[in-house]
Amino acid sequence: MGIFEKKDIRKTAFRQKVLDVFYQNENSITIGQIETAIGKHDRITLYRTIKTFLDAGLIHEIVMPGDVKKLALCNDCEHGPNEHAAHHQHNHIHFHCAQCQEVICVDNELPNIDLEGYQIDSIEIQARGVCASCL
Amino acid sequence: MGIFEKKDIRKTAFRQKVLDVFYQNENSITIGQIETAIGKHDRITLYRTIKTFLDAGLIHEIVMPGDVKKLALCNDCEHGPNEHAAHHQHNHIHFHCAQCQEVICVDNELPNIDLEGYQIDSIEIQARGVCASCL
DNA sequence: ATATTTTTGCAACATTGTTGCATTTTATGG
DNA sequence: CCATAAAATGCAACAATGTTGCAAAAATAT
Repeated sequence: MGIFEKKDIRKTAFRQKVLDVFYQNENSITIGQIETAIGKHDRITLYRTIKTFLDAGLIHEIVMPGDVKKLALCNDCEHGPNEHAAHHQHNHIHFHCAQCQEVICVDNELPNIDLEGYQIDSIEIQARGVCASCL
Repeated sequence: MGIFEKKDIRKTAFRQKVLDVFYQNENSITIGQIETAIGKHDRITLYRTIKTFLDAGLIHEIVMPGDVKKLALCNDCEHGPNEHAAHHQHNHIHFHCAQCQEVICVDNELPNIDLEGYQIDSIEIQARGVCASCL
């Protein structure tokens, strides 16, 4: 059973191409990287494809401090099929390496955070530093 | 001694107006809110003013999941004058209230996070839920 | 194979942000 | 206070990123 069937997304040549770019990159990628990789395809279609993937929970969006925006495959994310990407729960920390500039999803137990008087539904953590490969 | 002198930023009518918008809003605001508040001023100047404020450490930028981008005054941030906004250290958590949609800087001790093999220089935490006022 | 639904591509547009340059404003120093 | 230097402003033009409506094409279902 392929990823398309599992997530109820139609399998098209274009979408397979986009998905391949994700598989070919270990860490998260930018929309620009996808555009370069798939060649002279229509930008609109790509944006819609990404939205479809996001809605299906196939990928997730990472917004790092400094307006670094990336996309990454969801491997271990807890999500239902209709959950909006913005409220998507991750069991990992998004790590931005200052050296190789990669944004990496590091599997890690999220710390328990309690804010007096606040009801916390989800938490996102972004870290910056030097990644394991660059150290 | 005013905030301009302290941060070595020139005091102009325009900048005072922009700063007032920050003071008039308890929590973080969007560039759009500032544009509306200050009236028909030049957008370019506003962008440059914001950049100046960011560089001076007067305000900081908050990027929340779902492309919510906000600006907030820095009250308790640890930063030097030349430190870039992206690497700005906060002692608070950015909290997005799902009800009032405000993005609030909640003063809180940041949890100690240790990632095996990674060198962590800074951490940003975003939480989502219901804020104290809305509960 | 045909009908239905979804995806794609095009054109046009909207938003957000940037750069260069001339002008104005603010601060500085006699 | 006036001249000068430095910085901020406003304009025009541009660039990047993302969206909408609609017709054509492709994929799925009958």
